[in-house]
Amino acid sequence: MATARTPRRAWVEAGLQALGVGGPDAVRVESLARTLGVTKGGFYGFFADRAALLTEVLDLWEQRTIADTLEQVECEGGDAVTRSRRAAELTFAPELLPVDLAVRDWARREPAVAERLQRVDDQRMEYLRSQFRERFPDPDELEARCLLAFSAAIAAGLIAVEHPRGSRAEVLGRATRLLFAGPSPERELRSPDGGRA
Amino acid sequence: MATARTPRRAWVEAGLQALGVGGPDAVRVESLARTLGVTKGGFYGFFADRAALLTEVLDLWEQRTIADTLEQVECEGGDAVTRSRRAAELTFAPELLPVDLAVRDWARREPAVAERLQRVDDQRMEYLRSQFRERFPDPDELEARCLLAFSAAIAAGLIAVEHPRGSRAEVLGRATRLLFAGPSPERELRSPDGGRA
DNA sequence: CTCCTTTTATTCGCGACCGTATAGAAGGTA
DNA sequence: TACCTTCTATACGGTCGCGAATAAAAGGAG
Repeated sequence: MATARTPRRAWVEAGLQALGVGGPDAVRVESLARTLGVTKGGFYGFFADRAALLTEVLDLWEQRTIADTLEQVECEGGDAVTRSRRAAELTFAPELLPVDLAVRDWARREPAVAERLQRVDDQRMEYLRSQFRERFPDPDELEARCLLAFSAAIAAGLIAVEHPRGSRAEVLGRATRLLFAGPSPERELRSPDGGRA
Repeated sequence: MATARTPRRAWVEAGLQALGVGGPDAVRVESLARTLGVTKGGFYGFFADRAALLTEVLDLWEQRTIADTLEQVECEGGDAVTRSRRAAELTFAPELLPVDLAVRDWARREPAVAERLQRVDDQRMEYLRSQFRERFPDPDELEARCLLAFSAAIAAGLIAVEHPRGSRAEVLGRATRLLFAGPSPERELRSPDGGRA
């Protein structure tokens, strides 16, 4: 049996990459083949068609963004704040954030994608709620604060504004303190990536 | 001189519409022609190429989302809170919000679009700051609150979560009260150390 | 009505991409 | 070595969109 020179996994990985860079329209079979240094010959041995690849790309994203992240976080341990902070770091890592945004835009036109995104977002929000339920016992207030935090994490990569004082990371730090300030001072929800000017 | 049956403006309007529905990739000359009920014959009399159309579509969006909105708001008058509310209503109206999100996604890959977006966002944020500068004199706190509000407005259309209690609108209402607690501030959002410097 | 400009329909060549088919090369296994 | 499975290159027909060229049609100006 000959070893897989360009295994199924390689196509899915490349697809995920392309999705983050250029959105679903950039996930082209021939384009991925060029990236992988081969022609599309072998692709149709693994996948029925391009749609099947996109489905598996979303599968990989869903697994990586939820299961892998939570497993990693639980494995590392720490208190509630540390864990939620680490979870945010992982799910919005520079390599995964573009994919997240692409999926989010994609979900606006594809109901099947929207359904997946809702599954993912529901789990993320529930994790966030669970972290701050003790600190904010009123469920309405908890929900509002968590939604604001989630919104800020997502919109951070989408908003392009100059801040009169300090960097984006500093403003986000103050915003997080505003949202989750409690008896014990805490750190930022989202790691300063410094990606935006 | 014959009257324009499918005037230049019609192409740009249709392009803006298509941009909101399907992103920049959906702004196709032949597709717009079908929408307008004509063939693409006349298009190249108005525009050098598809890129020229996209530029003008962005021009229209920029003008409509900033100049037209602010003019309308100032015309209607009202106090600061009323005006900022109205401004948000107008800029994120159901017809303009999809365009906004599409532009935001587009800006991630096209530097020229990113530059425009920054111009627009800067003006929106500055308007928001101006509305709440009196209420929150500390510029750092003001910036954090405005960024959170802006993020929530944008991310609202991108986040797909089930809220355990109440609708999205209700949660957003509570979030807004949390951020800009006004006349009925029984649970005002506090800075970590009260007044803070 | 006749001229003249604008808009329109039609057609063409070009390139990108999809999905299929087929033959050949690579690399283990007997 | 011969064999066989897996991957690969190549070619094909099909669709879609761009951008250019051409000629017909529409409607105001003289």
